[in-house]
Amino acid sequence: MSQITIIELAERLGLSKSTVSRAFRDGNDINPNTKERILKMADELGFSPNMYASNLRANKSNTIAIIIPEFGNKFFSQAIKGIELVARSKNYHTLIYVTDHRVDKEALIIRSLINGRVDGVIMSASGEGHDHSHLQVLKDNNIPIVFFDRTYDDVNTSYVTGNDFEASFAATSHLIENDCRRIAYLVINQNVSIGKVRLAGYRAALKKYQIPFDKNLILDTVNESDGNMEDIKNLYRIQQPDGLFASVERLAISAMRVAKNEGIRIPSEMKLICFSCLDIADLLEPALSVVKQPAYEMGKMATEYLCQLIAKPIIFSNQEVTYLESSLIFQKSSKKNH
Amino acid sequence: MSQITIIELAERLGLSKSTVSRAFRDGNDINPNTKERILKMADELGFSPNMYASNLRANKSNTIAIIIPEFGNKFFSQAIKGIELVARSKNYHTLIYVTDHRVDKEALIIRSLINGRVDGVIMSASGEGHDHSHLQVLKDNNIPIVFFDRTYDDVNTSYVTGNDFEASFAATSHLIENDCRRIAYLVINQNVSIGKVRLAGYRAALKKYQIPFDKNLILDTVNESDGNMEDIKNLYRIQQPDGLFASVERLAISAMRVAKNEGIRIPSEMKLICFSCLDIADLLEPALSVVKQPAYEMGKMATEYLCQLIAKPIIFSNQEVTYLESSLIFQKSSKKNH
DNA sequence: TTGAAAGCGCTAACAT
DNA sequence: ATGTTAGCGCTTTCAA
Repeated sequence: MSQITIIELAERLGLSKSTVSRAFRDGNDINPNTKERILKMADELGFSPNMYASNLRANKSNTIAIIIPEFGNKFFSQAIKGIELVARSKNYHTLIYVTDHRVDKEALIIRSLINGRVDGVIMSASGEGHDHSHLQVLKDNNIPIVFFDRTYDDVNTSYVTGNDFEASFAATSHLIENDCRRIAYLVINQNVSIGKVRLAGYRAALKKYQIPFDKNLILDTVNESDGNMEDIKNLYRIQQPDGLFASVERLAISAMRVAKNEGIRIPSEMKLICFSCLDIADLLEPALSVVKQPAYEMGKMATEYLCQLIAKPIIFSNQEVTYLESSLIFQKSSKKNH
Repeated sequence: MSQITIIELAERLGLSKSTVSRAFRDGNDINPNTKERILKMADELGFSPNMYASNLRANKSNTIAIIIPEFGNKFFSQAIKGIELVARSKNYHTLIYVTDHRVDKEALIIRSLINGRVDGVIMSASGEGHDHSHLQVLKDNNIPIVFFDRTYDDVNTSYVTGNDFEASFAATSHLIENDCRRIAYLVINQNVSIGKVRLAGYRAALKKYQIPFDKNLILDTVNESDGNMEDIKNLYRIQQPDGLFASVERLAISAMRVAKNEGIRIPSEMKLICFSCLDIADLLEPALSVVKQPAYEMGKMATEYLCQLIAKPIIFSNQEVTYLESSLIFQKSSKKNH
């Protein structure tokens, strides 16, 4: 195939390349007939303008990046679905990157996005580390970023997240109301973002019901299922919790496996609830109680917001935070009298 | 922020822009010391070369596109994970597009990818339609494409898929060996790609066991859970199958919900097995028997292969098909004596 | 090893 | 409404 350009088109039609160029823009500075002729010819030849040349001129890419820590669960797939949908509807292309929860990968990825590759970034933080200065290059290059779900406290960017404090409070209260007194909180990183907020909600509920906080019931464990199952098993043996509140789905799944292996009956011996977007929680045994975040909405909203930031000529926006309400779905796993 | 370019770097260092440019390429036509000086300065200034200018010159994008029909299940998230991993390791960026199972969206997306936006495409077919000439533009523009899992019969491109015929055969045989005689086959589109091959495996197994094929037991249903649950309910009422073989996970989930609603006991009254990459099939009630495709491997392999095609100067490759073996995991849902 | 200069394909200001 | 022209930022011969 011969590289076909507007020049070639122009020659074939006896026009100048500027006229041909105009045919592909929106302006009304071209004769509709001419435009039609050009587009027809372009279609026949399977031509469309080279985007690198356009982007080089226009200094914009019509591309955004999604950066997420993992692909493991429905939350992220739903969120991406929302992002992709809105992005496409606004004619943006969507790059995707996975950090594997590692802040060094995150930094590398972000470094690779400047130089005009993207007009904006939507990210859910890796959740690692305390130095997040790698985000500065985005600011330096005037590339807006919007976080969703997981943010960093030390950076001052806008984000869209769930009402995690209230949801955690409600979930923990629910366990207490179902007779739990020794509720363990399972978390991947209690000092960062969601782990932290959800812990606060948990503690607030304990306080309300005048149940003393026991730090031995906080299990700050790892991301791999082998490791966290071991940790959960030990927690159970040593602390004998009567309730488990998992801040992420994976930990609840591990807990269910541990319960199965160890013959712990849920909910009679131990109740369980977790943050999760699992759509088949009702088909599990026992049916799993969940705090379900509006992942799809979250993705859509973050993208809408990002597009606004991109559109603004200068980004001097303050940190704007949007909270979307999660729904609590109580099922067998957390209810007494089962 | 001031747009910083190689020219600015060059001025600051008292060099020419060509020299600076060379510092960012691999060639050995530059003094290592000079190179180091340049890179150091670049790092301080947070500069890296504008990719649109580079790409415009080099006529390559270092970007590939993933096109998938949906985000709904673990299969695709695992596959994407594999794709992203390999792509990143080879310094490719990854665009993602969702077709919603619609061939018209697919065509639109593909149209938007020529003009150099991508160097190659990895796709799982929408599964719709009979005219797939929209793929021709990729060939015309010399953009290689590799399919995974779902392909089109009428296009002659390479793909990576599971050993679906054998796996279907084995799954169906398993049901028969567990005393099923009226096995229904649930499918979204029996005439396309995976639906077709899996049907063939099912029929072959029936034949082996001399069970007559009954077309009333083939349920070709829709993608939405409301619709297919209704269809499955009717199928059960009218045909009274004693086994269900679902060609995709979603249909098995719907079947489980129907069974729950209608009080049909699985597996005693009806057995169930399906294609699925669900990682918590063992926690369902009943534990779900699955044919598990190596989604992650499939994504990795497809990407490896695509990169080979991209590297080749001229693409005259024949259709190469790679089959990856699925694993059959038999659990409670399909076993007799439960 | 470095520099000068042409040009990748397109857009937009300006001229007609 | 159309054409002319000057770059966008970079790479890459070619010459020094």
